[in-house]
Amino acid sequence: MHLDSAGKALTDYERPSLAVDTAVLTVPPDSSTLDVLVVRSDDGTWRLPGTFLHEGERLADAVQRSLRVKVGLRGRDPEQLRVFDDPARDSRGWVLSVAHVDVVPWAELAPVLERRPDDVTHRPCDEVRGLAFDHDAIVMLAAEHVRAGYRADPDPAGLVTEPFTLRELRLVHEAVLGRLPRSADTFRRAMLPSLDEVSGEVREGTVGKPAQLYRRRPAR
Amino acid sequence: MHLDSAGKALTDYERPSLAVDTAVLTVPPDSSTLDVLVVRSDDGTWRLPGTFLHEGERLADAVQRSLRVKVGLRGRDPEQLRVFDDPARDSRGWVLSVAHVDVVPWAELAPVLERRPDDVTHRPCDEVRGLAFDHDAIVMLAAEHVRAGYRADPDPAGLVTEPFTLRELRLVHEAVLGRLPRSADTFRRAMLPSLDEVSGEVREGTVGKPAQLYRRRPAR
DNA sequence: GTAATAGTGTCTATGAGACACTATGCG
DNA sequence: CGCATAGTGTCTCATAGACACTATTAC
Repeated sequence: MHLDSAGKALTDYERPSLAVDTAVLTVPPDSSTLDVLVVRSDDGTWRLPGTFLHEGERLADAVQRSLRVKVGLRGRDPEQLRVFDDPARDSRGWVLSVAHVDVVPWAELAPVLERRPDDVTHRPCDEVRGLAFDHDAIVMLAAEHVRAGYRADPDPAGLVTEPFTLRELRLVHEAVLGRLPRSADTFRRAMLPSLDEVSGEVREGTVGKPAQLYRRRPAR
Repeated sequence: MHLDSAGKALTDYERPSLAVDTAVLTVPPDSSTLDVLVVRSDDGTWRLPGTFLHEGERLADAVQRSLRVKVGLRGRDPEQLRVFDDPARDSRGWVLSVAHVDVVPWAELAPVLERRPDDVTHRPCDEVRGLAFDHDAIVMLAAEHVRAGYRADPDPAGLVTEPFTLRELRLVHEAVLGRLPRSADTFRRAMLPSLDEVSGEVREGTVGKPAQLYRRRPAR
């Protein structure tokens, strides 16, 4: 067993519990908002899905496990935000939490919400208040993280199902960023360089001229 | 004592040890490089200064303590980078590390290096290899984090002592970012909007026309 | 036809970046 | 004086953003 400079082993020191909590973000149809998934906890308060890290487990795996067990959802690409370390943040004891964000298309989230309407729901990120622990702060961090991504790239999180029209992409941008100031043609020209045209053009059956379909340009 | 849905208390679960490791970055005089502080560990290998989180302690405080004890340095403004969570990253046991970065002006670092030349030194970020654990990766993350800051702002970390001339600021930028492509006058015009002129102009005793002195513009 | 959306041509304002020139110190 | 650095005037080019117009569908 390894001993440190004070002659103590690792396990001689008090260790914290380590949790992961995840803000699962999505854009519901016709909502024009960026929403976050919340679950009802045992004591009735609302919170983000989370769990304690198990021995030998990776953080990303703990996130996936918490989403599977608590929500019945498969996460897309959970990303770390930061560690919340206030020693008093959890009244049950010394618990640190690694906050994560994961963006999931509505189509993957809808079945989950239908299955457990009483203890799993979603609320606009900008309106959530009173979540358990410091989860309000995690939601704000998560929303800003995702918004920064959408300011830089067409659809970094894959919210829009390919292939998509520029209108569909723009509506998602408006929902994520909250009313885009740019007009439709400016938006088009800003996005085009990072999109690939799909030869079979149409999105038929809609009002107006059929729109060209695009995919995200893979490399750069 | 609080019991969870499985009827277990917090302390019934295995907990990891939680460490903090900090990449202290600086720009040595006349070096034109962004350097990182490394310390020699008990087994002779080089590593970043770090420590285990003590009970009830904040991460930022643990960082400050590690810098004080291991280096004899007072940190400036340690920032979290991310958690390194490979279960096998530390052969001594299950240890997660919250990587931090802190930028310290050379003037504050020099006395420390003189005092312990054998077990504390500094190396260019882009040349470090073979540090203990995953510390090479932390250094890369830290350098990129600081560089992003200097691409956006004149001197976010306060590396240059106020008041300073535009030349002094530009030399620091070149060191941090590694040879700036922009010419001196383009650099001037990019920086001026976020600087405040100091009425007493000079930087005398130097070659050439005396330069105007500036400070960072406080708010925005 | 009209309504509604898709897409393009073009103008303008802004800013980055470079060059050339002037200004002012030291030795 | 010459050299080195500080600072400015101005030109060019690329880009964002808006407007006006054309194109193509549903009804």
